[in-house]
Amino acid sequence: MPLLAMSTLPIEQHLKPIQTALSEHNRLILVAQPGAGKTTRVPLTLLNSQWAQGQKILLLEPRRVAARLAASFMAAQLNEPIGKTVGYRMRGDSKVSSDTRLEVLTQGVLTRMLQDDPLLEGVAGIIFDEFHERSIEADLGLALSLDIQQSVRDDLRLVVMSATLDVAALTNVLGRDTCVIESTGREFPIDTYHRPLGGDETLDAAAYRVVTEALANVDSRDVLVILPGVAEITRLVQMLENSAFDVEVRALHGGMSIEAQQAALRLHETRQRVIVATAIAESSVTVDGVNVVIDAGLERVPLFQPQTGLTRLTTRRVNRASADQRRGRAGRQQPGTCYRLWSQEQPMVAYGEPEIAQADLSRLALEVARWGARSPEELVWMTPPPNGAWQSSQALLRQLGILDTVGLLTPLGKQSARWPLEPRLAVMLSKAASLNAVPLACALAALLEGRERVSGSLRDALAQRLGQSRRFPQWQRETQRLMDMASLKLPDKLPLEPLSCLLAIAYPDRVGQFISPGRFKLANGKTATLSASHLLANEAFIVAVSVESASSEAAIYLAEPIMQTALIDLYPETQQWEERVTWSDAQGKLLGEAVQRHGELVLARRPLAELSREAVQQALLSALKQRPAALFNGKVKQLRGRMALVASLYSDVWPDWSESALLDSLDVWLAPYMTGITRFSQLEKMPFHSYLMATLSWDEQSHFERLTPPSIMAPSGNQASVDYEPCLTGRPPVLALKLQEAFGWQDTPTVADGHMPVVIHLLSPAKRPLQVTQDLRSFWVNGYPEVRKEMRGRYPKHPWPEDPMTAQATASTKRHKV
DNA sequence: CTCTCCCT
Repeated sequence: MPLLAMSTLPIEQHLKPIQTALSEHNRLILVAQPGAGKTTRVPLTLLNSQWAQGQKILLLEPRRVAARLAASFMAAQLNEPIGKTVGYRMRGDSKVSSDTRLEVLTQGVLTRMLQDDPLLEGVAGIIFDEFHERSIEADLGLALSLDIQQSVRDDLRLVVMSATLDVAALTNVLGRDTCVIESTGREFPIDTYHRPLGGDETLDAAAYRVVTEALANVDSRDVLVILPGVAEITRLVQMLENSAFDVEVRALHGGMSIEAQQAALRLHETRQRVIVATAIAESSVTVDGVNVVIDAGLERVPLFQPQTGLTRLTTRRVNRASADQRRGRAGRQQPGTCYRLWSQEQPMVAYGEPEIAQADLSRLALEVARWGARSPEELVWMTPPPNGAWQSSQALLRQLGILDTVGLLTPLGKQSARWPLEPRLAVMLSKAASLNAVPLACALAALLEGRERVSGSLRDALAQRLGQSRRFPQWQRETQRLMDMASLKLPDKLPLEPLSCLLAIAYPDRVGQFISPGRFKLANGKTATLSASHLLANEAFIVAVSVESASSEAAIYLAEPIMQTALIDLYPETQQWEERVTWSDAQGKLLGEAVQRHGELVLARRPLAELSREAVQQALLSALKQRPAALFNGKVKQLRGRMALVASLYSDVWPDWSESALLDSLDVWLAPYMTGITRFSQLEKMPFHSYLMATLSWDEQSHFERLTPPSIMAPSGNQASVDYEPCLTGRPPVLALKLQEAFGWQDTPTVADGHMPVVIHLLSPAKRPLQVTQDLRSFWVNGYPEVRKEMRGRYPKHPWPEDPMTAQATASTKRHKV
């Protein structure tokens, strides 16, 4: 990288304002484009501030390479070796001394420093560089830093630096009076051309077409092609190598070893390079010599699915900030060209979703609990963790034994938090000691956490590494680091035996039980498949380690077989034989069995000869809850309607007889009558309404009967029953009777001590409804003459008197009277 | 049959 003279850096003019701002405020947002010099100039300037005297400043970088580079550049500025005034600190590597006042950290180190010393003593300020990348770790670091600044360290300076940033959103979090300083960038001009895919053109073909166009341009130096994934990269590399172009074709993606990546980045002495890369080239590595970028405009990202706890890869369009960042790669050293494989009209969102909005949050949930917060609301977030993913992560942590029911860390959780691993693997290491398998657990964690792709058998992959560790330097370094933390040395020979047990500790929710060849039911209830020819396709139990959620069923990429007995030993809760009595519709009776359960899986079962009274009762009650229609029969509906009416008129002491309340209290009001009941057919014939009445005292019962009489005597002398079911929906009760029976009633009859007139359904002799009224007097006067005229002809044998209010009521025809 | 990055 050509070093620009200090005075020419665009950031230079802002240094004084930055210093002034931070002498008065404790929060600052600095927006500066790449090449502005902010990463190296700002920290060194702040080091001389009054407020920083005798204290440290921390500079956060998203990547190790960036952290080392920034530290060495600044140390060189001071003519000092790294580790004197300027040092760095990252996983497994640090160069700091007692003289160090500026520490360049990778983000995870800050989290750990904060957790270990929540006062952050001796630190005057924290600078978050490249904050626009919005990693979970950076978001968490900022949330925790804001928390201590607000509670105990109002002297702590926080600076958020970024190339492109949603300033409005960040200002919302940091507060209105946060200083915002913007600096322009320093970039060579870049010509942008849009080259969308043709009608039925594939991405491969379009990429090849545009590479051809770029290579034909005499101004082109090395060409960087950015594609969404390894598959696309492999295909394009193949096409270019088979072509007539005299170019050096190189693939570049994160699945490659560091050594292979460095080889791909090396300039070629004579040949023009075409580097075909994933989004790794967007920000993680700098590709020198490039002045042409061809951007497919796509990215492949993992989306966490809270319902299944699995992550799914999806390909989608990049946002404008990413696209501009990619284009910028063409203009770092000279004027350049960018070809975009989409049309200029295609809409783009300004910013991408931050990682916290779409990733697995289990490590975040662990850190928040370790901080002592029981919910994310106790902290301030730029983007709060989404509720679904949060709940799902908390459920996993509880299942792993890390989190207690209140939401704080258990002793196992505290122990596990110290391992720099995802929670599953951290718990595995914490528990490995009891299996006498810490070295194996370290080797396994290094393998699973690492970025080397393991395919085929996990056991073979591990055996291979243990046998020839020198061939796998990254894995070996990681394993050794974990072993150092455990104060152990990796032995020469290591038995692989408790391998599947270790996996079952880390992935309890992904234990799978055989359904049919290649298909397994997972403990989380989801069905997952192995390819049918897979070696493990016929195992009774497996632990699925790597699972990708697909649209229908999940796909298992990596699994190990496990013995059923091992599962029962591992999960203490399964050792309880759980009595389970279920109602079988097919057999028409209760079936009893004792089961050993793990999640949704039944590991073992045996039939129960005798069913306990309690179990039978519970089974019947739960069967009743499944079929509530059997409970809420006509009589119960009437009773509930009467109670609904009474409760609406007299709010005082009447009980809640809603369906949900009654179902929830079956144990109280129904169970006492169930002695000797063993079948559903007996249960559904029980007089539920009597039991409900019996829950009322004698006084209440007689009051209730008086307020809501089941029937009212009509003038004819007949008892007409009152239908209280409408009261369940807030309507008045209904009294249905033949019109002739109502003769002599001057006014509408009432219930509830005269407070509630009933709705009268007056019926024809054929019991067809003639009139519905709640005002009988008005009907006799206004409606009846018309009805009489019409009905007299049709029912001549029935009486149709002219004055119904005084006429003799009757239930029968004229003949009897005559 | 799969993105990327990071951790006393």
